Amino acid sequence: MRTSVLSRALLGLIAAEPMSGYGLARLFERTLARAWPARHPQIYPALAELEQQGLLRVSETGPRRRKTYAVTANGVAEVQRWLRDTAPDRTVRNETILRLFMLWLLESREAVAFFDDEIESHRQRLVGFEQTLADDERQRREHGTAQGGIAFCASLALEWGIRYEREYIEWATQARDRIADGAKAWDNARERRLG
Amino acid sequence: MRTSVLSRALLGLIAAEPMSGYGLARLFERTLARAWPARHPQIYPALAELEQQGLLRVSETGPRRRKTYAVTANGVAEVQRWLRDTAPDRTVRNETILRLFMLWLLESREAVAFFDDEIESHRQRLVGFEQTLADDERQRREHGTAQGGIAFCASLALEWGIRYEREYIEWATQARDRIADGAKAWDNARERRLG
DNA sequence: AGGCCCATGTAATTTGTTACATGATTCG
DNA sequence: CGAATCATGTAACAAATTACATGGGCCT
Repeated sequence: MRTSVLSRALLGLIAAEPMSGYGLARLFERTLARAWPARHPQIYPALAELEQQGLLRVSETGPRRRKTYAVTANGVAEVQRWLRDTAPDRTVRNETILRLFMLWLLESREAVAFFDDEIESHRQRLVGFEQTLADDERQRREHGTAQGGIAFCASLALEWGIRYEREYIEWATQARDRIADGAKAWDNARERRLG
Repeated sequence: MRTSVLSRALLGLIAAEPMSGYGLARLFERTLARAWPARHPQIYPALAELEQQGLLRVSETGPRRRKTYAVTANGVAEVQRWLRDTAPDRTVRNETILRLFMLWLLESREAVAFFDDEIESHRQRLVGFEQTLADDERQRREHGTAQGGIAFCASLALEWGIRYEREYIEWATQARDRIADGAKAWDNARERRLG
């Protein structure tokens, strides 16, 4: 029996709104991938198993043999149990920070370029997040909806994304400038080490 | 042939200082695990393969059949190529943020508890990072060493860790308070959805 | 002598990715 | 009618974790 993070997440997402595997795959690709990447070859088998376990059921079959899943009472109870009784794994894998430990192997100008790329890439991500926030706020104003539970949670996540990107850009900019300013010392240390 | 992130990282770390598999495993466990977790069953086979590829060589065999590895010229070139010619995968897996999307399934007091746990856990991590920073600074003052390339890179990573934890705690505290303040609205929205 | 940490490995399993495969429906 | 997108699946592979297994050397 699979009890993976992905399975619990699928359950929780479907609890908010019945959805097909394809819909979930799209949701992951568009908005959830930054927190937990998942693609269809992982999603479809997981859904099949959850159905077998009685945590999901097919609530509707649409046009292109589409299967819409809905949670069962057991399914809801299971996500709640997961959230309440298990602690999240707080390790975060960050390849960029890992690479940082090897950056001294490059020349100072290459190290500066490394940070320039980071800054540019994260700036773009930040712009996207801010756009999403603006869209959400506009929609809330137009429809005048008080923030329901799910939308509120999603907006907290978005807020974290924005804070994260801003902080990251600030840190990377300072790092870049420090390397650029101390380019000579950097290259000397490198020479000494690499010969 | 393996060309994984881990393999390149091992190469880069050994380039800084010849090390045994056990030493690397310890280094990952103690300091690198927050950016890229890796344990000995992954490390030992990777080292064996890197040696076979001529990117590492056994530079010394110590007491308990310990093998110390050193990089070869090809090994150094390979890490440099990796750093220069490939872009880092910038996806970060964060189970806590994923769970956030399901948090509306819990009662407001449970959601508050969720954030309390986060705050406590990250506060402890922050204390650890700040301690490390203080130790590093003390050592630098005592030994008067100008920051060499590797130490400088490590300090940038530590700085990021500290910024990250501070920002995270601030965000989580605000989120916690907002949920606590709007507990009634939260529980109402939840009732409506779950029935 | 016994316990602890150093040190290296393999096996089994789970998780995640890439590639392959196929068919239905909509839209222009 | 052809292209794009919707929609679901499997196979093969790579990466990562957990458990199993073993032995050496150090310290008391």
